[in-house]
Amino acid sequence: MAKDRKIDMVILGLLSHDDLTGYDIKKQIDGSIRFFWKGSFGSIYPALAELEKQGSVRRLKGNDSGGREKIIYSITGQGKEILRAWVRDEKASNDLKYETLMKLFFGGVESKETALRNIEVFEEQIKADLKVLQVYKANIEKALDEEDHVYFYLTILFGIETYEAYLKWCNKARKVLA
Amino acid sequence: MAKDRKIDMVILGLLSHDDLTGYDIKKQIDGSIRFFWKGSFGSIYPALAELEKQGSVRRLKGNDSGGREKIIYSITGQGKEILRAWVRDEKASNDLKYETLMKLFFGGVESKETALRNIEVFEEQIKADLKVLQVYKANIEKALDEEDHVYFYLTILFGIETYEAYLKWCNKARKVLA
DNA sequence: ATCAGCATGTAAGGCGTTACATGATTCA
DNA sequence: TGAATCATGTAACGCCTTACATGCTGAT
Repeated sequence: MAKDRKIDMVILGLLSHDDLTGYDIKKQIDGSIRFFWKGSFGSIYPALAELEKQGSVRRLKGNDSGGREKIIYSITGQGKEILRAWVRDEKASNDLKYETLMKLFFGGVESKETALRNIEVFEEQIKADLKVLQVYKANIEKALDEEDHVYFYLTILFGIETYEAYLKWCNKARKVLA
Repeated sequence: MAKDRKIDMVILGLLSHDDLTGYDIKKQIDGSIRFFWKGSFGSIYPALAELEKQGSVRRLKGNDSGGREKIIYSITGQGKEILRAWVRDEKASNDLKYETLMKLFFGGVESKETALRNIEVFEEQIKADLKVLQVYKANIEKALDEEDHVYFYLTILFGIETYEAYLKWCNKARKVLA
């Protein structure tokens, strides 16, 4: 019930590094953030508006180069404090919604072939994502000296570690089903 | 927009094995299902009511042994068909919401000690869950001959594989931060 | 006697998605 | 000229959580 919108923290976190537009924020979420959080325009713009009302972010004069309106947001001191307080708070909910696993868990109602196909679809997606993560990793390792990059690096490592575990599991699963 | 309530599939899936009450369903979700899906009473009871209206589940006479009302639900032929169609459908959304990772990703705004503490909290939770999974695994290996148990077994293996990867990552992360 | 667990359900309200509406710029 | 991308925002609607309301049974 208490306001607990995590998208606010994603936005504040991104703005703690750079001034950004809502559109920029969306792009970053679809990039490296997407491995542990998601967000649509329909959640980003309203959140941005409310954060501004609260005084956690402020508008910089937009409309420099061509294009349309374009509103560049910047984090305020209050916004930084809210972000820090959230990072310090040990409570964290790690919610997984694995529809693939669920389909497998209840796979008994269908055929073995269907189960194998579901594993295959999952595996293809993971392989594609793993490639992306490995590119991120190679790029970041060239700039690891910069303080903030360490944290980004750790999340990449997390993704790689878990995705490799998924692939190992896909192989095991195939053997068990055979 | 189109009705897409996955909790319906959890319920139908569980009922495809046994007749259950809403309370029983909740217990099972909090048990082995919780590693890939969650659900509260506030979502289970209304879903059950709607599934009944649609003809996917039906009420068995309740109130056998003492206790209160107690409504036992059973899956219908139509419910089984809906469940099978969903299992066959290759589309699956695997949505992760890792607040721990997000806190780490934006950890640069706080101290290294805070980041390490967040990793520690995560690790403790994973270790506890891993123990539970290993108990499940030992139990299921005694009854692997039964057809449906194979699918359950695979989800347990998935949990163990990924949780071990998380623990490996925790150790790596500590080294990187040191 | 009291507390935990069994058991069902509703109400309020937050969160988020999808689809829609609008319009400019850049590049082939 | 037309498509893709940049860019912001709203409206409808669905889904879910939390808190509340109610009441029985069995164990300590």
